[in-house]
Amino acid sequence: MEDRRTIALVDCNSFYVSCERLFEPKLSGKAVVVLSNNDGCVVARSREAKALKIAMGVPFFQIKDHVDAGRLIAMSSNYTLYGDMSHRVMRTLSELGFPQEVYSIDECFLDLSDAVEPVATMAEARRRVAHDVGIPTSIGIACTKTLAKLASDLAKEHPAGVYAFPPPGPELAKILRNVPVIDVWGIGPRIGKVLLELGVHTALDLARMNVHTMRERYGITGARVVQELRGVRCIELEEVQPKQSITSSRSFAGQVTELDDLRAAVASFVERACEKARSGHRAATALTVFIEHNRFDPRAPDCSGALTHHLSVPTNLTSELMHYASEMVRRLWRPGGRWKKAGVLLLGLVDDRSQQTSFLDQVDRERGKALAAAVDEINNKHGRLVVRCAATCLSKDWRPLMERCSPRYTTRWDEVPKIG
DNA sequence: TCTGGGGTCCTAGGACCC
DNA sequence: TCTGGGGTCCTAGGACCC
Repeated sequence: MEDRRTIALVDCNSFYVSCERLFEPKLSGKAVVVLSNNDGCVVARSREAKALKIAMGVPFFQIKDHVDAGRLIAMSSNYTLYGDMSHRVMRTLSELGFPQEVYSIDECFLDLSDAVEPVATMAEARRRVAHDVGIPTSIGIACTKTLAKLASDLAKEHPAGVYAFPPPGPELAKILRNVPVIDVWGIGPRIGKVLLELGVHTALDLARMNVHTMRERYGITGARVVQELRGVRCIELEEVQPKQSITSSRSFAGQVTELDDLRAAVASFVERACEKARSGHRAATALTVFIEHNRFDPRAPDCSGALTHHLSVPTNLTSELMHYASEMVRRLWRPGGRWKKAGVLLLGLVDDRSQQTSFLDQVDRERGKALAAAVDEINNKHGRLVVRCAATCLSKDWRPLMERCSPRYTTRWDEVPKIG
């Protein structure tokens, strides 16, 4: 009754470090970490660095001794490079012709249900990525995404780099008995702690938990994890989902206290976020601005805050959003505040069919005015007007009209009350 | 004094992921 | 002294409507 699928998870090994190694071969075989922005904390570790017991996310100053002693090499990050390399890996994998879900910068799922020999196919995929792009990978194969993810962890210990779980049954149970529950995809530190207290120590214990209990305690997500571990597919492969939100934020090197400094920072975030939105042909229907105090300093004054502004018309124009963001910062700011981080979120993203929006905005004001005049004329003649809300009508002068139409940039006929 | 039930939408916050 | 920057999904509760 169950239709069995075969899912693979392809995971790039120590991805950022592997990227750096491509351009600095002398880093091979060495303990290497890549640091976050401002060289704040560790975001990637080579196998050798993991052997030094360097945890993910530790602040740099805590591992500085290793670096000073020559045991460890720390690199600043280069996200443009990683993005580019990721693109190449994903493209190489897509050429195999299987449905693909790019899950993160260094991972993707492949639906191998139609593959005749999944393990051999993935061995070839792995060889190809290594040869064409130069990035080492680990590939896990199983019948659900959650199991495939676990299998890819185990694949790292296999010399072949590809590891397939047996179908659900005693043999799989034996393997899951050796996997700590905290290593299961979807079980974070919070839920993991509670599970341990309940005596649920391994992935097998979790798979044997009562689904209804999990549903009650941890909601639908908890129940899904249990089912997936049993081999019941609950999480589907999702091919290219358009983004639903875009964030741009940074921690400040020092503390920011002045309104103008805060404003300048937020302005740059708005600019970046808008660029991202435009390049993905997305437009926001809401804008959130947040500022945060130093959460690591218990004595720091709590001056964190966030405001959300809803837009009547979706936009990805820097100038427009900057206007709102600036006002929001002014409202969030208060004297005596010491801020450590700030950012903006573009929310409620919709498809931006008006790729010429910014063009129109800059050079087509005149045409907008002419259109508005034409509308006036028709209004005067007919009393009310039927307007085609096409993307070409998006000049600022048409905004009041657009507000009465569909909230999205859809092309449709709509009734609009008399303007002016 | 009695005081429905079902639906939607929105928001804030929590938990998780890489 | 120094502690990242993105994302997603789910839930609960309030407002509002009929």
